[in-house]
Amino acid sequence: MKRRTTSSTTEILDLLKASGNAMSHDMIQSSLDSKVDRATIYRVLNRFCEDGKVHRVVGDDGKQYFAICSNCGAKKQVHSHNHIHFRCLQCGTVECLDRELSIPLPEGYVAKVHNLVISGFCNECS
Amino acid sequence: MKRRTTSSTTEILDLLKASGNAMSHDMIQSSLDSKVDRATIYRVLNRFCEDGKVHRVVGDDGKQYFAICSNCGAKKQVHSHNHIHFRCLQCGTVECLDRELSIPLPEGYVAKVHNLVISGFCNECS
DNA sequence: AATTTTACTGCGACACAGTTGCAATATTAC
DNA sequence: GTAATATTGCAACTGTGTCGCAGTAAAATT
Ligand SMILES: [Mn+2]
Ligand SMILES: [Mn+2]
Ligand SMILES: [Zn+2]
Ligand SMILES: [Zn+2]
Repeated sequence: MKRRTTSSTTEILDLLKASGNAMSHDMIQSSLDSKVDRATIYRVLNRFCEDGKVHRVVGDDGKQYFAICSNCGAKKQVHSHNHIHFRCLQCGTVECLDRELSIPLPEGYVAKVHNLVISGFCNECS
Repeated sequence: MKRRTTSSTTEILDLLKASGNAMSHDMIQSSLDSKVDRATIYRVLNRFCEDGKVHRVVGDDGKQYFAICSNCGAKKQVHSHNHIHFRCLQCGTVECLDRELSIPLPEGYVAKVHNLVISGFCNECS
């Protein structure tokens, strides 16, 4: 199933690149120039995740945030997202803190997905 | 507003103590002996969180998990939950890994809530 | 022990995030 | 240009969590 390039996919990907931060569905929808259906945005984002263009974080608000894969080793074989995210409770920004983190797990445990979010106040809002 | 002890509150608290793990609403509901209303369970859990008896983690599945505060310094003045949680993708168990974690944030950032979850396979399921 | 106070419960309705089925549309291959 | 099919829009749906309100029951007061 080969992927196709559409105005929606390019717009959303460009938006995420330009933002640099992790964006939720509603942030994306309201930032888009053209009207794109809710379901389409979700489907596009899920495809980007499958393709390793974008990674997903779930915040402590229960919402999904999507960010471009830049320092995640998207180019390398190992594509891991063991980095912390910071969500500002004031301005709502969600940033990828590209600080390497290796968390040792107990014997026999295998890590598949890292979902690391710290919420608080960013330097703009503190 | 003083709290009252009811069969629901004692049952839910005992269940969480006995389990030792973090439990989601539906895990709790299905483990309870007596039938307790959905909304009541949520309200009891939220009260426990307010009172510092229990802490909440949001998984990468977007669901809330609740665990007894034991090694969180519930007794001390500083009651922080900067510890990692592990969610097994196979058996669904969510554990508090009581490994101390101090994550240095960039200058000017203030942490309020830590929501750290690693998903994968536990020692039973790997 | 009876009465009062009010915290808690159950029920229903609701809000919200995300998913899915299906017909219509648009991209890519030929 | 035509055919094949990936993508879209729309509507309906699911699941998690919240809220208002009337009824119930815990605890304080008498
Ligand atoms: Mn990230
Ligand atoms: Mn915990
Ligand atoms: Zn901020
Ligand atoms: Zn397991």
